[in-house]
Amino acid sequence: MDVRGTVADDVEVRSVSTSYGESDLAEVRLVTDDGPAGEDDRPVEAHEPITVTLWNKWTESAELLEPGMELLVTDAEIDEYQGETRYKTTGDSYVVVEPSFLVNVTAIRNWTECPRLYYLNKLSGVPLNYPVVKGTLVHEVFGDLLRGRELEESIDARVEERGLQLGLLGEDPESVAEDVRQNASAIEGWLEQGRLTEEDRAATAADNSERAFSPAKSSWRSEQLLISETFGIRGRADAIRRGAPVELKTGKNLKKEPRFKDKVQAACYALLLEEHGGDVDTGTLLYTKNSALDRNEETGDLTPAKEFSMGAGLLKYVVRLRNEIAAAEVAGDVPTGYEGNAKCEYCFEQDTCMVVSGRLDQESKAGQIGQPLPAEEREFFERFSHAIEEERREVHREYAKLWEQSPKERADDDRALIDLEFAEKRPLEEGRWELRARRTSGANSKIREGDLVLASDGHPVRGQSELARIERLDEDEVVLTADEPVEVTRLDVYPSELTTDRLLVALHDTLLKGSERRKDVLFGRAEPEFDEPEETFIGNNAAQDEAVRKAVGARDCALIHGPPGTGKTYTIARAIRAMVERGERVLLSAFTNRAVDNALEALLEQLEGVIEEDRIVRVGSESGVREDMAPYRLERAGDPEERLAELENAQVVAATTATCGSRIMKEQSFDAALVDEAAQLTEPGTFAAINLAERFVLVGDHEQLPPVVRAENELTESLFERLVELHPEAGVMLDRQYRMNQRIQAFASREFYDGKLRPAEPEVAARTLDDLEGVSRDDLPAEFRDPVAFVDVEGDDERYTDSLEAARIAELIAAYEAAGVDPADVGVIAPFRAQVSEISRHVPEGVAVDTVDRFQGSSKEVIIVSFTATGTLEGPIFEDYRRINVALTRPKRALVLVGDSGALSSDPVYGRMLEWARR
DNA sequence: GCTCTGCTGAGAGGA
Repeated sequence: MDVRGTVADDVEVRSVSTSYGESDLAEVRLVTDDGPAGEDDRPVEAHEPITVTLWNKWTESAELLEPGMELLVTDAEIDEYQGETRYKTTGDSYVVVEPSFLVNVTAIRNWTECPRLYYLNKLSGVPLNYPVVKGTLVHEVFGDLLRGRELEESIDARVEERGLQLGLLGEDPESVAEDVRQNASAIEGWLEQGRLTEEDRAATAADNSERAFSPAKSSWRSEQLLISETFGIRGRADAIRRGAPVELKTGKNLKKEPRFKDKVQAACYALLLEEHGGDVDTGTLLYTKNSALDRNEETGDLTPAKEFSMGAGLLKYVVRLRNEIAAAEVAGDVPTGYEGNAKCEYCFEQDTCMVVSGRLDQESKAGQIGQPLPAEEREFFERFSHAIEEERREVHREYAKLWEQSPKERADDDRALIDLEFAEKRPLEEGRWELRARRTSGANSKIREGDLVLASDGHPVRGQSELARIERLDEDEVVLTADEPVEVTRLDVYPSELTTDRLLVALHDTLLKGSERRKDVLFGRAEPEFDEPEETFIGNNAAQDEAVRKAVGARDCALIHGPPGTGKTYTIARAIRAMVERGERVLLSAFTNRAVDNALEALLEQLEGVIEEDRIVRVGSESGVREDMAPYRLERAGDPEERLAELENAQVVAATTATCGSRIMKEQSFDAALVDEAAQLTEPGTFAAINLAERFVLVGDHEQLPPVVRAENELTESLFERLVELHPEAGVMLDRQYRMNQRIQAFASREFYDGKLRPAEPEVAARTLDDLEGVSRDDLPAEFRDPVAFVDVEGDDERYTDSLEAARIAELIAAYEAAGVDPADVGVIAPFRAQVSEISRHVPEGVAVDTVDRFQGSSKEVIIVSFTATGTLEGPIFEDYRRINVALTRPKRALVLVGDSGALSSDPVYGRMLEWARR
């Protein structure tokens, strides 16, 4: 039986004498959900701790335990000891520390070599280099071969796909193809001569009508993503042959035995396969740099392939390694290198290791070089790296939900589409598959076109599942592409650690590689300096002009505070134009693709006739970049020299901050980086962009919504907000707004901007619905003729919806329509998604209904706000006043607040809002 | 106890 629970007390390891001799044991007290299960399954009071004895080698994992950690013991046995029911490990047991923390196979592989290597890899990433790119190419070709693709065609296509990367590395496609061909022919030879058994051949022959190696009919399967909920491991196996893992290596190995870390890697996949019903005792490692000439004298093997047996001991060892990683991550420990028996003198990362240890004053087996960073910088690093790791934990919890939540819970959480009916699979030319499934309900989810998802035949972890890309998603059908033909009936959001990985690297780069001057400014040790440009950039708006002057004249940084409707996008575009005219190379960035494209759109207008269009480049994925910006998008595939030239020739590059952390962007440098919507970015997120430039300009509004983070910590404050406080003299506030009628603007200005926000022009101050064609306010009920109105609705006492408010809003929209307002000019904002869908059911098509968060950045002629609160205003959503600021500053000409006046007046800020609306 | 976007991604190898 499996025993699972939370560690209750400190754990001690001791030795006892048994009939087998001296043995180690650790007694672990665990709090389980359901208490001890007796032999007769009698119900026992919950939360009563039970005792599990971990024997022998498992005491190594026991040493890692701390109270509060989760522990799983598989195949435990009941152990009656002095009248108490206890549990103990058996010969078949595995002990898993924090099983919900999914450790990557590569992480385990690195950790075996040296725990510090694992840490450094995470901290500073792997820069673009040829051996790695070549290794990746060889793997891709291997996968293609297994899927039946022709060798030369595969090589050409795969090399072509990496055009930009190869360009950055200065490689030419022919010599790369030749390199890859050498390794690939070793694979091909092995597949054909040696190891394609009769069994494989039979399966393949029976499969003549389709392609060779189709996994449904043959014993091969390529690149399978595997997740183990028991062992807390995930990874992607290069190939599986008759149920056993095959790992491909691009390097050479003439020794008889595979390298230990490679064995460990294969053993990880064996564990993963075991959980999926396999029983694996051998693994194969393919060292593709070995040629047939290197035939092993002893074994007579064709040396590319080395088979080895995997005993239970190796598998358990791998689980113990994995436990070390999980425990270190949960405790927030930094590895020193002493944990393993690594030999620093052979290590490629020795220098990096010593520098990092020296700069961050970390204990390290390799030793330290250089001066430690100032204490405040080390403290900053620790706080933020900790916060990023907390964020990573949250991503891991998302993984755990794949098996902890029922399909229905997943669907209700918008994390899965569970109602699919498999329709069709179609082989694609490049060996992949196109899969189609019908949607049987209109359920919504956060899954969108272009996303990478887990496509499964029922369960994303326990069933057949495959990483697939959504090619098309409409109301009644979904089209996917995947490596294998899964009969898909369910799609799950695939949680990605990519953003957290990049945040950590950006933090590292800023502190360990950033210039001293930059850090002096970031830490308040120096004041930002400015040159005074002579010209006037914007004649009719003093604050905007000042903002451009600061941006252009900044030697370090400038901060532009842009409240709603103040033309910050225009200001950025104008500033970039001035920089471009001075011959500077500029990076334009923001957190979201939408914000990048909006800013780029305004910029294109400014740059018309200033530089050629091909000197403006948008870097990003095909699905991320808005359609009308696609012509500017940098294609990754193609001729290396051409792709490189396109990027290097670009004087303006636009990309999200996440993309700024990509290997391609990290090779680029700029004179200035302009970051829009900077108040919605975490500090390390902002670093990813500004690390690439000499100076930076942040544009945003910290009175609107803060960064979206999963864990509550320092990541919720933006660098923008911190610098505005630290260096007020580097900032300019745009104080003239071009959006709202004066009456609408009054409350937000007073409450959030010290009364400094004013209409830019009399026309703006006086705008009303009467200005719109065919609209007359006289046709509206009297109480809605004022630009701001309040409708008191008592509410239906539901928590996240309010049908009474929704019904009232439908009536209001009808009234506005009757007065001539186009539904497309009306927006409805509600705090909860549930209320958004409730309202959507009541209102006519064309009316935009959405949450506050999603409305940020846009505006409408008429905005109706549904507060969805009865009695009290409790709940975190209302606590952040920045949310009402966003909601109230979306309309241009009319604003209607709908809510329970009793609830609203229970909070001082909402109370003042009520007074203003009712005046 | 609610709001939310990024990202091909996991693993590529060097002695």
